[in-house]
Amino acid sequence: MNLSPLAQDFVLHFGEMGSRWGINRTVGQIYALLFVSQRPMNADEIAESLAFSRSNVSMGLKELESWRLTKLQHLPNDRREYFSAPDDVWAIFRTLAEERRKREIDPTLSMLRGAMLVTPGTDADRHAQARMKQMHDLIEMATMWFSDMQRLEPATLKQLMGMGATVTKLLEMKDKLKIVAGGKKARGLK
Amino acid sequence: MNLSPLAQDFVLHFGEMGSRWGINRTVGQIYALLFVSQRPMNADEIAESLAFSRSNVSMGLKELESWRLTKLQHLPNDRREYFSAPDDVWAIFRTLAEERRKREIDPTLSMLRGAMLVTPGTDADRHAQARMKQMHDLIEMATMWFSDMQRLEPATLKQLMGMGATVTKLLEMKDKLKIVAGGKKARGLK
DNA sequence: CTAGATTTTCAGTAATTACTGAAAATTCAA
DNA sequence: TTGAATTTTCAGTAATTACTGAAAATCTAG
Repeated sequence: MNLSPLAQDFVLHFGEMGSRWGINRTVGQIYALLFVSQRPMNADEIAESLAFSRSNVSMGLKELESWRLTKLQHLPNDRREYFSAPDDVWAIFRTLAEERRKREIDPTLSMLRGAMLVTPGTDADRHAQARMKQMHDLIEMATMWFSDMQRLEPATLKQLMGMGATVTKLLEMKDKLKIVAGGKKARGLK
Repeated sequence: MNLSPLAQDFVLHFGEMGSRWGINRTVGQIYALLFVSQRPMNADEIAESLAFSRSNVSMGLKELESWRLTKLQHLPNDRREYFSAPDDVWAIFRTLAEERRKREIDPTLSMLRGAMLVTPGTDADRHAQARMKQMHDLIEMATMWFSDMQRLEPATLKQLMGMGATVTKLLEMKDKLKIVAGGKKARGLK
């Protein structure tokens, strides 16, 4: 590795993290390298920097492309392909979330929906089905809400996140306004 | 496997999912089984149901305990340990998130903070450091916000999530109120 | 076209991770 | 205490996943 200690720490750390998240170490390291790199890199440069074989880098880049996490470009008078990570970290995060949803959440939801359609033959199955429904509802709610959030303007999203728990103040405010606006009808409701 | 087709699908699916998330297949299956089970199970029953060796189940349960995902209890006149998954799916999700934070997010943030303290020697390092800062800020914001959300009452959280993107309506409302309340000072601001 | 440059594929091997059975350790009723 | 019941550990092995080099495929300037 001909990397500075700074870059090297980062790359190694993300290799480890990757492997804890079901992404292999090599792929994690390649992406970390692209992420901190000032300029796009070609496969040979990556292989050289990380001391991987050329073919390993090729497979890693293919994997990253399948996650839509890399940008591919060509430099003038150079036939080789150059790879980079998007500039916007939020965009990277969003892509990752979308892709994981497509690969893992959606199939899980569809399995669970399938299970809802079975007529349970036993008490145990009735219970199992009820549990699966709980899980289904949680996952569905979380992902719907997540995709709602993603559709917001980045600025709005940041504002919202910056508020943290104080959003509840807004909720309370809203409820008060409703009660006031509701007049007679609203009175008497607990 | 002496499981009903319903339970079996679920168990196998979560085995696969587990392995995509860095949790081994066995552990995923054990947890799925406990999750749908009507009653707590002892290690032998689990081993029998999933056709794993007793020792494999022991290791899997140990792993799940380290994630704080199981409840352990004893039945009257039975020395064996009985395991179950918590009833509340939200609680399970929360525990999982907390534990992942502790194991993966916190160490990552601390690595990134360390990197911020290095005085960059080269232009490349200056750039790398700037990138790491972007990543640090994103992760920090997301996790702080996430832990804020977790501190809310479950009911409030559900209300908030149920609103989805319409929370922005609240934000707009808030801004309008501010402008009105702000009077002269507020006027003229874009 | 063609030949050099570049990328991809893939069979073989290396490395890692998962799993087992047997033995050790622990627990607890008597 | 003791010993039967139960759980845990761990060395050995099996299964899976990762990585490589060589060869095939693809691409493009001339």
